Amino acid sequence: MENTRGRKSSREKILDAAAELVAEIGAGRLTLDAVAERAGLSKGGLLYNFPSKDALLQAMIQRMIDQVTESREALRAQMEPGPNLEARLATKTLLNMCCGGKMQEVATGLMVATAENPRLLDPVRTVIAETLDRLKANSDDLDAALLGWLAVEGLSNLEMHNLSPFSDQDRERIVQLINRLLTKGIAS
Amino acid sequence: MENTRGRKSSREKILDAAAELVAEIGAGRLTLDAVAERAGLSKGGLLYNFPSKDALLQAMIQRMIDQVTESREALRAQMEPGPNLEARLATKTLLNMCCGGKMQEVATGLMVATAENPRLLDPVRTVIAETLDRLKANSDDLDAALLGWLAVEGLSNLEMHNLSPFSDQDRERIVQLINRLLTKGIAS
DNA sequence: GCAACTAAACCGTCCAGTCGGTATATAAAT
DNA sequence: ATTTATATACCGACTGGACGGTTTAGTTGC
Repeated sequence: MENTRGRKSSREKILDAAAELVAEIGAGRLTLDAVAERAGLSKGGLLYNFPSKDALLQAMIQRMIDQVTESREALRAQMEPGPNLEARLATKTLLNMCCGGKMQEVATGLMVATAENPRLLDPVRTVIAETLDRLKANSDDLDAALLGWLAVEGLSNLEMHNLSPFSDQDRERIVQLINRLLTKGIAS
Repeated sequence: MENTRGRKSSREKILDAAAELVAEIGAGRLTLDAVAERAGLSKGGLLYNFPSKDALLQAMIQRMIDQVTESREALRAQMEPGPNLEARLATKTLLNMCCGGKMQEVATGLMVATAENPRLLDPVRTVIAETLDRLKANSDDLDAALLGWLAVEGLSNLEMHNLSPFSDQDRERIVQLINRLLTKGIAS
């Protein structure tokens, strides 16, 4: 059991290191040596935990997905009731990630996967499809829900590639806009 | 001048080849040898046209920007007057790119740049900032314009990474939604 | 005669993955 | 109690191939 605990801790350290490095040096420059050094172990140790680079990237993606899911379910409890709850929850989750400090892990996995092996995005595709299903099943105003969701996707994509032209003020305004859209809908 | 014509044609072939390859094998796997072979010339010929890989990537980005700009200005003439013209134009331009066949060139440049040298995204940053400025300056209903623009950004990002869960039908609906948003605004 | 290449060898570097070895712990055998 | 065995977790030198870029010598078409 101590083994398991030890292994887990190393795995986490490695995933943290990888995410940090992607943010710092770019997705295409991620090397196993760099990850190992940052994580405080040798390359051999790294490859002991993840038998290939691909396995490491896969784990990065999976952790990202898990974090988003966890975060969503944690937020679900705190949501005040009202229309388009699922959509409001989805936007809040993404906003929490991308405007809080956690954006790193959300973005970096995607970027590495896109760079090295687009197939790694398959699980992400599934999650997104599930999100759409949930929205379709649970929205009072699907039009507003779709637009709101897409807008948050757009915003977080801009942020994660550092392409966002928005000031904190702009962003705050946009968040309020989306909430207004989700609660009041599009003018008929 | 014939030189220029010849060079231009080769340059175009090379840029096309690079864009195709990125779409096929992933942004991080783009090699000069592969581009040269696909473009139908030698590596020497490729490096004669673009003295370094970085120069090639830069040109990919620039061509992408030029295509978006051209497309926008071409569409501008055909727009029917009405509120939020600039925002409707922006969305129509992006939709034309991402739902038509031209999405490839729009996306691939971004992906390679993100993978290999994030600095190459600088000009893209500028374009996006300019777009926001144009929206702010020319929108009757800035709220709707911002939301619509972000939604199209979100949609096109999903499409360009092949993450989109939308059917053609869904997409059609979303486009109409955005247009309704831009013409009628958010319910107060 | 020059621009725009071709063809192919070559160099230096980077990097994923391999492999033999080590340290520690726990268990089994004597 | 001591040796032996086994498994876990890790080290780090090394290999082999890929890749960006250079060079050189020759070719083609205007």
